[in-house]
Amino acid sequence: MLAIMKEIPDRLTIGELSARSGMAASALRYYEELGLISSTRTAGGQRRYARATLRRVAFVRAAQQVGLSLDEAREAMARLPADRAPNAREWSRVARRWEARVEERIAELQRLKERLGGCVGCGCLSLQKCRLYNPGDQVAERGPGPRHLIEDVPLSS
Amino acid sequence: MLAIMKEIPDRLTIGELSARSGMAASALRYYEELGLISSTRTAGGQRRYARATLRRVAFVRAAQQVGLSLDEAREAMARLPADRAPNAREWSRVARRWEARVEERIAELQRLKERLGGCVGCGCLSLQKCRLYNPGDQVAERGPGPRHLIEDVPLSS
DNA sequence: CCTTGACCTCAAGCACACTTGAAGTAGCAG
DNA sequence: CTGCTACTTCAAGTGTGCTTGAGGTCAAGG
Repeated sequence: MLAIMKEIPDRLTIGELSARSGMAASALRYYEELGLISSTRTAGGQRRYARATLRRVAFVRAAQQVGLSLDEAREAMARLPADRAPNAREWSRVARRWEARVEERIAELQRLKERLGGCVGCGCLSLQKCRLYNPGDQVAERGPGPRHLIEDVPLSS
Repeated sequence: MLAIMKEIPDRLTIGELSARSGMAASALRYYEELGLISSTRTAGGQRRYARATLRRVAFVRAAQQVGLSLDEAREAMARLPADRAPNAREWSRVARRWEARVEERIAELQRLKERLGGCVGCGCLSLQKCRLYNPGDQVAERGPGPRHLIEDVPLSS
């Protein structure tokens, strides 16, 4: 189990990287074109990726989940070594920026969740009167309904 | 303050809706084309929106944040009345589906956050040995670094 | 009434993130 | 050495979510 693992080769073909990362080969070529990942070439011109590339691809996927563009992901990764795993110092520099972003996004969603569930959750079914979600009572609309759950964010800045 | 509020008219022009929703007028026309919102027309053919449309636009924005496409947003809103605020029953039906989605997304991000902060946060700087993030010790790569923070999700399904 | 700014339609364009297709080459198993 | 699959490049196409521009009309203040 230790000796004969001809899987996990040192340099991955694009097909192997694709299989292991879950990204289409075309997407990986695209990423390389954008400078998100890099490869060496064989004598015949085929790409070979360092295994660390797997981590970079995963990083990109994660970045996209947080709402970063590929360009922003590239910027973030510029601080990480391309060909080896990052050390603690390198990693924490990058991770800290990320955490802020992730937390921001989590907070955003939690606010949304509150607005969604609030009135229904608070059990007040005569929704017009709910001070919690009708602050200042400045709702001028007829008809029942949890007006302030989703509505009219001023955006006055 | 109650009498002379000629703001908050009953039917909004596209410009007013744009200003109050923060969406460009072109985007609102696009939404209307897709059936996300609707309008009546003046004799001259200009759009006039019910104020409830403001809520629908906000709903769309929120939906996008959660990762829904405009098409999915339209589907979700199909269960809400187009021209008035939803009542509690109508609202809770829709909100419940949403909450699941939002929570799912929050959970996703929190998992990501843990993977990001984990090793750095746990204070273990000789990262090779960290059992927490190096489970089973099956890492075959040279060099230091928090390998399992971001790497090689098998995706074997 | 007249001007002016907000509105109208329709077609085209754009940015992002890829995918697809054509035509050809590399590399490995037998 | 053959044959087959995985690879190569380059150009063009796709889907989503809009924006822009041309050419024209509406509606409200002066």
